Amino acid sequence: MRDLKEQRKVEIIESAMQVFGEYGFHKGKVEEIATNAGIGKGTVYEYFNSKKEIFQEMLRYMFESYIEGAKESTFHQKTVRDKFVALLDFHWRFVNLHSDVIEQSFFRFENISESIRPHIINMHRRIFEFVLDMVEEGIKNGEVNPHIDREMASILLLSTIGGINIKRTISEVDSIDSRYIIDMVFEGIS
Amino acid sequence: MRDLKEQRKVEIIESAMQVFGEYGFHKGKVEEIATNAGIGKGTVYEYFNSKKEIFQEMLRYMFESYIEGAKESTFHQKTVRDKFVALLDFHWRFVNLHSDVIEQSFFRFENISESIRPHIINMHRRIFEFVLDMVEEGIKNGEVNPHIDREMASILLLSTIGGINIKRTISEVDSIDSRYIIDMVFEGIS
Amino acid sequence: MRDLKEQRKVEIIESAMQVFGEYGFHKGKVEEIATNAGIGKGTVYEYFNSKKEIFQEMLRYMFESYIEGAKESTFHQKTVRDKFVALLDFHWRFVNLHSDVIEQSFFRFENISESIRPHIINMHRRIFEFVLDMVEEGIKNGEVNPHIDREMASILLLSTIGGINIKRTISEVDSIDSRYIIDMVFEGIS
Amino acid sequence: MRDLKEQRKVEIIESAMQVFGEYGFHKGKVEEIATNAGIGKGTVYEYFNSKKEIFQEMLRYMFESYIEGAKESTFHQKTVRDKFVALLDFHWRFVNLHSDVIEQSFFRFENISESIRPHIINMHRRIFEFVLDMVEEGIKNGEVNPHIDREMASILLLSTIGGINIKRTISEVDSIDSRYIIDMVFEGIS
DNA sequence: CATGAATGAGATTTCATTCAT
DNA sequence: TATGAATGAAATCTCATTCAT
Repeated sequence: MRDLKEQRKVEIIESAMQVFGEYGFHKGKVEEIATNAGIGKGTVYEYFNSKKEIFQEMLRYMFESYIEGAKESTFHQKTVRDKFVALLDFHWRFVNLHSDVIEQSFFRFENISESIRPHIINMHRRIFEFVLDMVEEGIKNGEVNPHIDREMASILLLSTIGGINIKRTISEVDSIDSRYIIDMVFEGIS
Repeated sequence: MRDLKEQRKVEIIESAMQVFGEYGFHKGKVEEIATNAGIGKGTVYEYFNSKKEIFQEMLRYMFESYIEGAKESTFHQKTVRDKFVALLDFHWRFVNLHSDVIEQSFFRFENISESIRPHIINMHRRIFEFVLDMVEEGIKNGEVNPHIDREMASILLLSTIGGINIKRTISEVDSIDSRYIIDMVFEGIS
Repeated sequence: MRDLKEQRKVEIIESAMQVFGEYGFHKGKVEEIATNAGIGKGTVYEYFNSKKEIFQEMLRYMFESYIEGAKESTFHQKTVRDKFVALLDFHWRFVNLHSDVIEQSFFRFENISESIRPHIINMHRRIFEFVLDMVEEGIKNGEVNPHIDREMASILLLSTIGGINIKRTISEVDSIDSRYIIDMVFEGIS
Repeated sequence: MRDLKEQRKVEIIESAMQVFGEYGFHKGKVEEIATNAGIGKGTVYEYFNSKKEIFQEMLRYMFESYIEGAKESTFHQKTVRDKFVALLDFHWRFVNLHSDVIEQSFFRFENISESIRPHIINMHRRIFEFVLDMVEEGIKNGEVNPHIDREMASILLLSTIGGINIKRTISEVDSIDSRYIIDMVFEGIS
């Protein structure tokens, strides 16, 4: 029973990903989310209290699967540098898979409502900490310069991840050379 | 007369920056833009044909002033590295000044309407080319490794700029050490 | 269900007949149509896509019932002359019943929208053909002069129908002598 | 001075005929009437108190020229039958010349406002009386059957005039055989 | 006299949410 | 539990009219 409810919620969230992905939060209609999930409009409200809540939970759902995927993709790599390359590759795949929703909402703070912001910030922070951990591992490893400001370095690496979006925007490409980018960050461009 | 009309348009745009900044495109009301500009609702429509058009022109206005400010801030710097530091500083100041609007719309592609996207992409491209030019200058200078992929390097630098937002999100700070960041990019973190 | 929806549409159309009848298309408000039908404003839009569509369907509805009534009223008459008298009588009754809407829109081409015109023209044509058929029957019958131009005669008879409106305008009367008019048309006024 | 004012009013009215002709009363904009007349929007209000008044005066203006033209066209004809033929011809020309405005407003009672109705009715009545006079002349002449109800006959003849519009609607023609129609009315169709 | 910038009442339409079935 | 018909607040945009210049 509990599981049935949970299962149904996931179905709605996955439908919401498509709808919000295509139209964004404001233009994505609850009715379409329902139809798209194969249920009636009213039924959606048996599982969520409002459109905003659907959106919020959808975001949480995606973040969880992002964090999970990120951890998984880096887990098997030996060096920290390899881990970052793997992270970038994963990010690239994730972004391509969910490009629409992401473009609409995942990595930004649309003022959909003040109440959603803290959640997003919190999740961003978790990703940041994940990167920070890797940097610290690199310092212990000797892969990363120990004199460097760990937070600053993490931000630089996170930026790199964001840079992928720039790449996608500026030139329509279908793959990235993650290793090249990470190498630049490690060796410097000078 | 031409000037008066132009002046009034700017007033409305500046009011729009505040309103869209606070509420975003969808929740920002035309009536409030008007009131906020000290004029009547109908008057706004004497200068712009639609809410979308106000938004579009506001974006253009901001981008122009961004590009202009970016050029100005880098102009007097001797080395390319200094230019980038200056650019980061400028970006930081700009973002702080207009943080609201930017968060709402400046650096992202809300699906406000398909028709606005190309404009934004185009402006992003202009910024990219501005950075690319600096990278090339750095290569000629000897400041940047000539064997490096110029486009990749530019993206990395642009990413860095974007990274400032991460910094702002993760920890509430009121200044950044631009030089430190740029040094990291140039020297590498390893 | 299908029937319920259909029934509700008819209710709205009948409400629209009253509202458009009283105020015409432009001044007739959707909200009033709704209130007048005992439903909410939004509900109307569950059944029709726009005010224009309500109007269009209302016209179609009236035309159909007009044509139907016209056929019915003439059906039992033996001679063509009697048929025309019956048609005039029916027309008079119909016009009195729906005088407001008719005056507003039924027999004219207000430039409500170019898209409605062809519909109206088409329906006028159907009425014309109905009259034309009767004229031809009269020719076969010997009631109508076989040397006469059938189309012209039909137009003259149709005109007569329109003439009823003149009668209503010029002098406030509550009945017409259809037979007298038709006799005039058949025998001539000289 | 008086004349100048009068002259200017006529200019505005003629501009209004074009604008209302193209768009109808509700969609015809005062600003366009002004521009079309080569003057400023505000200036229109120096000559007319409201849009409605412009429309009203435009109607009066057209009716006057209609009545005048009708009288003129029939004046030189000897027989009453010829007079009617001439009247029909004139009507056809007038309608073709001003078809747009007429279709929009001249021969109907759009409920633009209750206050305009009586004017239109009154003008219709004048036309009716003009026809009635001709019928009486015909009776004196011996051209029209003296036993006939004069009012009824007038209405029939007026109807005929209206019938021209039917002709225009049903088949796109660019001339009418007025004599044929009038002959039908005089001789009967049986 | 002439103007046109400014105004705001008012109308259409959308869509999240409710609730009777 | 599931539904979808009904709702009405709320937002955009139009345009006749005013009035300071």
